[in-house]
Formats: sequence, structure tokens, C-alpha cells
Amino acid sequence: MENTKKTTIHDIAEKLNVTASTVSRALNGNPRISDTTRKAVLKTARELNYEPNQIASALRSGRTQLIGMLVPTINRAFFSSIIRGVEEVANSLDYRVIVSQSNEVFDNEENAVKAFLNARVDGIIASIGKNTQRFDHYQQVLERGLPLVLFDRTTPNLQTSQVVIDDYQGAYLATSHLIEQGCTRIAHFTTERKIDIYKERYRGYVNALEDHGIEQDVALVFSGNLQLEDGRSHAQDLLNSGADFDAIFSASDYAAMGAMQVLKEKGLKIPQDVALVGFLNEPFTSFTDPPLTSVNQFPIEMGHTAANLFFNALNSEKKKIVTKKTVLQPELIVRASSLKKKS
Amino acid sequence: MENTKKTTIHDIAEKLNVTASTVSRALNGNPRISDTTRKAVLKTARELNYEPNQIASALRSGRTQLIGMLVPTINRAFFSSIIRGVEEVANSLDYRVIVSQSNEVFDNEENAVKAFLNARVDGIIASIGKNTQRFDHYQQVLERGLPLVLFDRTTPNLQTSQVVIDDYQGAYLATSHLIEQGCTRIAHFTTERKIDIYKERYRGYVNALEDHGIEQDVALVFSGNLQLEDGRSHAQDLLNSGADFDAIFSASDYAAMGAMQVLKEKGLKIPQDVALVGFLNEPFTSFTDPPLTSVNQFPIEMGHTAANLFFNALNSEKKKIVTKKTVLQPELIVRASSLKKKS
DNA sequence: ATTATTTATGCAATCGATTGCACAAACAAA
DNA sequence: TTTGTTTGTGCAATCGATTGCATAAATAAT
Repeated sequence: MENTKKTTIHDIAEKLNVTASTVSRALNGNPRISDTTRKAVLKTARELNYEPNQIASALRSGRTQLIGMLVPTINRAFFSSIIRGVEEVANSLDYRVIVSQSNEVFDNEENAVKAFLNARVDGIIASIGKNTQRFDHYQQVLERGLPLVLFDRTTPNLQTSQVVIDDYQGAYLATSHLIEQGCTRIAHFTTERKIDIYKERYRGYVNALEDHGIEQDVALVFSGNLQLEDGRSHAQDLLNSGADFDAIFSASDYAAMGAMQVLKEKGLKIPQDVALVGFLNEPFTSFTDPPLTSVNQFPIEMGHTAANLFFNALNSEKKKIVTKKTVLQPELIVRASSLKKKS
Repeated sequence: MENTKKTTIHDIAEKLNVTASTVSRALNGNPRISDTTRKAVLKTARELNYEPNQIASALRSGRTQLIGMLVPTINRAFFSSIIRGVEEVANSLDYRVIVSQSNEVFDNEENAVKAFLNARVDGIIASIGKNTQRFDHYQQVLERGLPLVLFDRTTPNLQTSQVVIDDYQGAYLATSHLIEQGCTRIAHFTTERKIDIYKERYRGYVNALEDHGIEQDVALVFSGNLQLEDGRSHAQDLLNSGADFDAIFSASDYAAMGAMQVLKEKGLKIPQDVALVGFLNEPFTSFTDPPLTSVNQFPIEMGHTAANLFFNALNSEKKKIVTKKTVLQPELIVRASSLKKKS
């Protein structure tokens, strides 16, 4: 099997009667190597089918060309798209991406970061788990002088680069849109969880109402886990409460979908009776009936941005590490579920 | 910054007045180390916050504990779920997963495999691109004696372990189900592409008709790219042709969705006028109106299986490499789009 | 022609862990 | 007691590439 013993720089060196140092330098474009030698080395390397051993290189140089990427859930469209975005930038720069998922469990998150460090990744790009309160593991990354970029779910407790979406703005846009469509009694589905993003969405909702001179009615705000089932029960509760409402802005597409189902079951027309807006622009939103208006977070672009911040940090390590917070602007994707007026 | 110079086995050795060899053996559970020494080593390791350098270990031992995973598109539910499945098994065995995507471009696929080899992964798990006709790059993996597991999109040209779904069976189930619902004029959306999976689905469709004594009408078979738009145009063509049909079995959920849209636009009732079944059980299928019957491929389980085959191959390398083809059974998820009878 | 400088390579240590072989000490068998 | 085993460690090479320092050869400066 091991007939094709891998060729090393020593094989090339031997064949050309030079040393491995010379070969190494030639291959790495060191200017102190003569043109003749360089060409000979490259030629022989090709002939012998030489492929550099990145492990050996990594051991000596300390650079593995690996990025550890940690997400809560790999197979959710938002996160897999971000992974995709990161992968695209990383690959173009000859870096590879190792992925792990925390499943929102703190221990998994901690272990994954440790595993990344043991694998000697050159840095980490991560989104924090919902229940994470301690950040020692991330702090360690920074203490080692490695780049750490947080995306979407971040924390002010870590002094490091971040990419987030302007959740406030997304919610503001969504709510304003509903108001422009003539809605005045707009319910909101949110969550009690301590993640900033939901607080921001709530704030955007409240401020948009205010700015349009609509008084907020706290009876129209419902808290839960923002899953499909939560949306269903919130909608039931809304209907049972007898409260007056003509729109729902949900901080999640799933909950919006649950509401859509219940409303349709009760014979209500969307958007005529109740206009509906979700959040995240999940792939399914364009396939519902009616298609669901939502807020696009541009996850692939977010991945690109995260990767760019990563490489910025990686290359500026010499000096002071510059931490930068990038805020991306979301876009409201208007679909039939909220379009009461012909535009 | 580099205050915390990483501790190595030599630091531990020095502190205990033994050699690095002893420390290494103690840490790796070598039985030739005395209990006292082992305990002392472990204690000191903990005290000094020792973390093994996997790169050094990899260089010497030849094992990186890395799996290269190649998919056509990271951010598609089917593939991201498979990644998730692989990650779960790999992480539990202290392996990490590097992901790359080919975007169905041959060059990308070739480069990704090369990059994996340079990173010295311990093996590769991959799904072949749609347009791939040459397999030299994969052949090289095998020649190096590395495990290679193909999933979903495989090829008979490579002698290696594979996991596939029984596409034939999935299509057979889907078609039979439509027949049981009373449909006899069942259209089929497929593609001309040379991938086995679509041929198998077509075969399942044909055989199910046959087995139920229904003559196939080739006028009801449409070929395209199985995207939403293809589904739409096939549906238009079907309607325009004036052909008699009471059901559509599409080899893709997207195309089925396109058809659903057109049929609804034309005022046809689903499933009363036309029953509809898709394939792949995309996340959106449960959110359409009516919800779309589809064939579940159990992607996470497929990932588990692929990972298990991988580790089997990895551990049996000594002897002859056993190549194993695993065929998973799909499940028909019946939803309202095809339910004409109350069950 | 002699000294100074540049240019192109070689030498040898290093990154951190692993491992075959050797060997002293402790113990068992004769 | 003497010989034979077992047990526990050490020695030193090795994995493959990188890199600071030294040096010979070639070229430039005086």
C-alpha cells in the first residue's frame, strides 16, 4: 500500500545536491535563492509530486491554517449559511474551517473551544450559546493571542471583534412597514431569554410604534420560546383574549408560521384581517401561503464579514489587537403576508 | 502576551525528574509505567495546565484526528444535516471535521481533496459533484491507504465504502401511496442528469405503476433541473398539453412546490384535483399549504452511518480494507398534499 | 590588487511528542 | 545463592519543515 512513500523536501534536496534549507526557501519564495536553483527546485518538486506536509510546517511555524468555527446548530439555515460564508473566504486564502456545534449546551461549547486549542487552530469564530454565562474559555483564546471573532450572539464581556445584525433596525423596519400598511394594533412575539438580539428587536418594535404616534399596549406582547408551537399558542391566546389586533410582528419566522396556521384555521384572512411579519427570512418563508414577510439577515455576507474580521485580527497581531464591532444592516423582505395595500 | 508559554511534556518531566518519554507514556496510559509515576505525572500535568500539542503528536504518529468532509453545498438542509450527523459521531471519538464545499464545480472538488491531503486528514467523507466524471483525486486518497466514504452521490468507479438511500424504494413508496389514494394518471418530474439517484427514483416510479397494473404514459414524464421554476413550467406544460392527470410525483420538493403554486393559481384543489408528492423532506414541506407529502432521507442518520463506516475503515486498515455499501431505507412522510382518503 | 559587500547556500537547532531498543532494579524460580 | 523474568525508565532517533547564524563565492568599491 505505502508504495508511494510521500516525497519530502529532503528527497528534492538530495536529487539536486543541495540542502533541505535551500529547498524550503526556494519553495517559500525566499529572495535569497538564485533563480536557477529556484527553478530547478520547482521543477523537481513537480516531477516528484511533492506536496508540503502542513503538519510539519505547522509544528515549526506555529501556524496551522485552521480556523475553529463554533455554532449552536450546524443544520439550521442561518448558521449553515454563515459557515458557508466563512468557508468561502477562508478557502480563498488557503485556510480550512473546522466546525463544531454546541447544541446550546455550555459544556459542549467549552469542550469545543478546548478541542480547537488543542488542534492548534490559528483562531476561532463563534456564536455564543443561549445559556452561556461564563466566558473563561473564550478568554483563554484571547490570552493566547489568538484572534476571536463573535457573530450574531455576542457578549460585552469579551474584548474582541464582533459582527452582528442591527436587530433594532430590522424590527423597526418591520413594525414601520406594518404601520404603513395601515395597522395600528400590532402584537409582538418575543422571548424572555437574555440574549441581546431579542431585546433589540423588542426595542425596535416599541420605538417604531412611538415614532408613529401609536401607544404601545403591553397586552399585545407575548413571550415564549419562539418556536412554531409558541406561535400557535400565542395566537390562540390573542384570539381568546378578545384583544383587538390587526397585525403580528414575530421575532421568529417559526412563531409567525404557527400564528399563520392558527389564524387560517380560524378562518381569518392574511393579510386582510391580520398582517404578519417574521424574522430571519428562513428558507420556508417564501413557500408559505401567503408567503411570509420577514427580515433578512444576510447570513452568507455575515460569514464573509466574520472571516474578514478574523483575518484582520490575524494580521495585526504584531501591534495591539484592534477589536472592531461590525453592524450589518438587515433588509425587510416584503411578501404577501403583510401587503394590504397595492404598492 | 505570550506570558503563558505553553507547558510541554518536558516541563512536566523536569519538575518530576523523569524524562519526556516517561511522561508521554504515562499520559497515554502505557502499562509499563508505575502507578506512582503515572499519578505524579497526571497531577503535575493538571497543575501546570498541560494541554497536549496535537500537531506535534500528529507529525510523529501520522494521525491528525481530522476528517475532511466535502459536500456540494454547505447551506442546504440535506447536506448540513449530514455534516451534523458526522460531527456528532466524530466529536464523540475526539475527531474534528473540516468542511469544504464544491459548489458542484469539478475544480473545487479536486482542490478541496488536495487541500485535505495536505492538511494530512486521516480520511475523507464526501459526496460527489453533479458534473464530476473523473475520479483520480479520490483514487489518490485510496492509494494513500486513507479511508474514503462516499455518501448519497456515489460512483461505481471507486472501490470504497458508501452510504446511500434506497432511492428506488422511496420512489416506489411515494408512487404506490398515490395509487392507493386512487390516483391512476401520475405525472413524474425528473432530470436528465447522470446521477444514479434520479434514475433510481424514476425506476421506482415506473415499477410501482407496473406492479399496480397501471400503464405508464411517457407524456406524463418531464425532465428539467428540478428547481422551483422547473416545477412551475412542467406544471404549466402539463396543463397546456391537456393531458389527463390526477397526481404528480416530483423527484424534488422544490419542483413539487413550483407545481403546487401553479396548480393553486389555476384554481385546482390539492389533493382533490391533483395529489402531490415531493422528495427529500425539505424543512419547508411541512409549512406549505397544504403541507407537502415527501420522502424523508434521514440525513442526520446518514451522517452517523457515514461516520461509522469511516471509523470502521480507519480501524481495519491493517488488513485488507473492507468496502461496505450501506443502503438506508427512506420513509414516506404523508401530509395533506396527497391525502385524498381519510385514513 | 586588496578590501568591502552582496549573494547564495549550508549547518544545525528547533517545534513537541512518540517509540524501538537498551538496561538497571526488583522479584521469582531453581 | 544464582539465573531468569518482569517492571519501570532512560536514551536517542524520528516525524518534515523552518530559520538564525555562519560562510564560501561572486561582485563591487577603493
